Amino acid sequence: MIDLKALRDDPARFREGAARKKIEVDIDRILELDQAHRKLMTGQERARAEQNKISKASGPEIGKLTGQLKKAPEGERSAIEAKIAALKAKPSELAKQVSELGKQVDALEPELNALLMCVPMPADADVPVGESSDDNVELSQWNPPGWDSAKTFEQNKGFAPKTHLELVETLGLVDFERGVKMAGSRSYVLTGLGMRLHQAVLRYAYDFIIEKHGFTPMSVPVLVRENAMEGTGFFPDGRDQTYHIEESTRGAGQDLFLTGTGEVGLMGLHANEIIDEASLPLKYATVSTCFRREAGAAGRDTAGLYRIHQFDKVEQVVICKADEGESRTWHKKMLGIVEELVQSLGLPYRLLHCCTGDLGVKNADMVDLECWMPGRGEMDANDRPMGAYGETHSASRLYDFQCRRLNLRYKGESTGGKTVFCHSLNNTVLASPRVLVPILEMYQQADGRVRVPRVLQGHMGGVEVIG
RNA sequence: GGAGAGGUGGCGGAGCGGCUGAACGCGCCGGUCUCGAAAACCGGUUGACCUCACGGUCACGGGGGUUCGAAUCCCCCCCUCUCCGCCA
Repeated sequence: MIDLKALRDDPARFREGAARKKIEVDIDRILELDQAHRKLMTGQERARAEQNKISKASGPEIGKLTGQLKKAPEGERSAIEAKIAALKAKPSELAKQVSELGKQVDALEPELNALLMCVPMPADADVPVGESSDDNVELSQWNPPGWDSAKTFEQNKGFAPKTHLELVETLGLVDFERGVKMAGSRSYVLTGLGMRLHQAVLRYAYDFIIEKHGFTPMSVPVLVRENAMEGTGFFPDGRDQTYHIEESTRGAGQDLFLTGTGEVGLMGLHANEIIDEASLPLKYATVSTCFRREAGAAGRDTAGLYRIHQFDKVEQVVICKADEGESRTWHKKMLGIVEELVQSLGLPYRLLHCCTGDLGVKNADMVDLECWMPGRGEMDANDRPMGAYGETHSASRLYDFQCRRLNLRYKGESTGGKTVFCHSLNNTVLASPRVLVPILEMYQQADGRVRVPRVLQGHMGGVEVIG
């Protein structure tokens, strides 16, 4: 949610912000509704103030007369009734006015609120302007010793790579057929060492963020109410991507939704709270199962472990003071953590500065980390994939967009007694099984077996090679 | 799933149609006293919205209703607790 006051003061900024993000929203309509809304509110408040004043002044008298009326003899009643009616006349009329204006206010609000929910956070000035992910800008590359990203896999390693799909098949790590039998397309079953590798890499990442970087471990709900989805900014925009459990049709009070990321649970923790400034920043990490419908992605990445409906993810969030410098510093730190992690796994990657068209509604800035996946990309002359980078991480900076919706505020020395919306950031620590794609493909050997990255061996009971 | 109790400020807890945005206690902040501290005493201490300001409006779990007037009465929803049943 953006600040309505800020929009009022500088509508051009939001108009342009939405245009750059390729998001359509009628700013002029919002301004129009806001103006009408405030005018009605002012009128209503004035009428109510008047009514309150009169009620306070004449109320006790009405009470007294009403008491008298009960005991009064027949003959005196009409006189008392007339007095009461006279005293009630003005406030009664005002009450009617208030209620009339209230109805007009109520008529405006749904449209105003719905529109306001759709106004995107303008991207920062240093975010590259672009249409889609094709316009994202590469910031840096990293390669492990002995890997030259200018060369092909075969030139680097001396043999042609298999895709992760071929590897999991021959090594018996994933059973797609049975997954699909039970749960439909994009479903899978991790088997044996496949499951073990999945768990090992998640556990490694979780320990990494907690032990090395001091994030607080949390377990959070993955089945949440609509207000948690709205508060974190996933609704209304991402409704189509979310599994919806219609509990309300079965007698329960509210529907529930399966979260597509642990960010929802972590950010929802402190909704409607006022946090003491001294306890900021909050640094939380969770590992949770994530559910995504992947609506509209039909035909894209249909095979393999890349794009699936259910996966597990270690996620980090930071909730900090409302300070651009601090927010930027955390963004860098969170990226640094992930770079360190991916480097320790020995996977080549690059960082991409996402362009305005790729940011989505809630982000002011976003940097993706993409790992090199030898089994992806265009086909060569032999109809073999030439390799490509594939997104494995995404670090977002949101200013107060999310905290405003969540009503997550703080108070302390620097705020001068005021309550202020916090800033929030989030970043993938590691998502699996997607990360198994680069791990399996990069660690494969000429003999078809796959080495287990050294840092994961301890989490796999010492297994060094799969196959 | 069945039966009952209850949701008031940072916490405890009163209020059950107008004098209550809220008694009282605790906590917290400031002051007096003190070499300093404790104690005692005095003062302060919710949030949102509109307004340049004066000031005004709203909020006692959430929403709606009755009334000139609702924390207080009525309806719906949500949540918490206790007992029983089921259960990883």
